[in-house]
Amino acid sequence: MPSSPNAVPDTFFFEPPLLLARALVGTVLRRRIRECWLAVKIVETEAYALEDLASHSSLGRTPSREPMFGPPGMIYMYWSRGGPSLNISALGAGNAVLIKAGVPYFDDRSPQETLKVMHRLNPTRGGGTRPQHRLCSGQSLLARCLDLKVAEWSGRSFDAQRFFLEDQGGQPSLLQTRRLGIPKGRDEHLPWRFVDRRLSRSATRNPLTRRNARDGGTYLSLEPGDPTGTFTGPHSPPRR
DNA sequence: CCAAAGATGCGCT
DNA sequence: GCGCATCTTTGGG
Repeated sequence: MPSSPNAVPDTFFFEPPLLLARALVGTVLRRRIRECWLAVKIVETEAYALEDLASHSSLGRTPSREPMFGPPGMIYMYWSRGGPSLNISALGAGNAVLIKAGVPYFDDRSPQETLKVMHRLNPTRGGGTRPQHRLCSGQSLLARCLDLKVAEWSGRSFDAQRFFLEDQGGQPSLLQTRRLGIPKGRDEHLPWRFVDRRLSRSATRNPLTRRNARDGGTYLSLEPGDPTGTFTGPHSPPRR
C-alpha cells in the first residue's frame, strides 16, 4: 500500500522569499505520472523579489509573469535557453523561489524503480542515461525529469492528485551564496542562493565543488536553527 | 529577431 | 575537476 499523502499546508508558503528558499531545501516534490509517483528532494534554491533587478517580476507585470504576483504557493514556470524552470511564489507580490536542483528520492510511495521513469523523461542529448547524481542537478534537468511543462503548470497550484510538496522534517546544513547567471548590475552579488552542503555535488556550480572567481570563494554557512549565516571566505561587495 | 534566472562537450590540469 | 565556447528553444520586442 502506498503511504498516505503528506502535502505541506498552504501556510508553508507564507514566508518571504529568502525564508521560503531556505525552508524548501530538503523538502520533497512528488509528481504522479500515470500510476507512478516520482519524487525529488530539493538540494538547491534561489530567492527572487519584486525590487530585485534579477527577478522577472521586476521587469513588470505581464500575463506570463502573473503567477509571481499571485498568492504564496503558486507555480510559476518560464522557458529560457532551451529548458523549462520551476518556481514557487512566496509571500509578497512579485516574490518567488526558483527550484534549482534536486536528487531522486525513494521510499514506499516512490520506489527505486521510479528512477527508470525519470531517466526516460530526461535522457542526455544523445539519448543516453545520466549519472544518477546528475539526473536533476539543474533547474531544467529537474523540471524535465518530473515532466513539468510551462504550458501545463505555470499559473497552477500544487495538487494532491498530481504534484505536491512534502516536508521530510530534516534541517540540512546549508551554504548561502550568490545566484548564478545574473548579469552585471542586476543585483548579481546578493547571496540569495541556498545549497544543501551534503549534496552539493548534485547542485549547480557552487563554492564547495568549484573554486572559480564568480563565486569569489564567498559564502555563508547556515546550520539548523541559526537565524542567520556565518561568513566563510572574503567579504562580498555591499548592495548598490 | 535575439536575449535569456541553461546545459553540454571539449581540452586542459 | 575546471573554464570556456557552443548549442539550445522560446516569448516578447
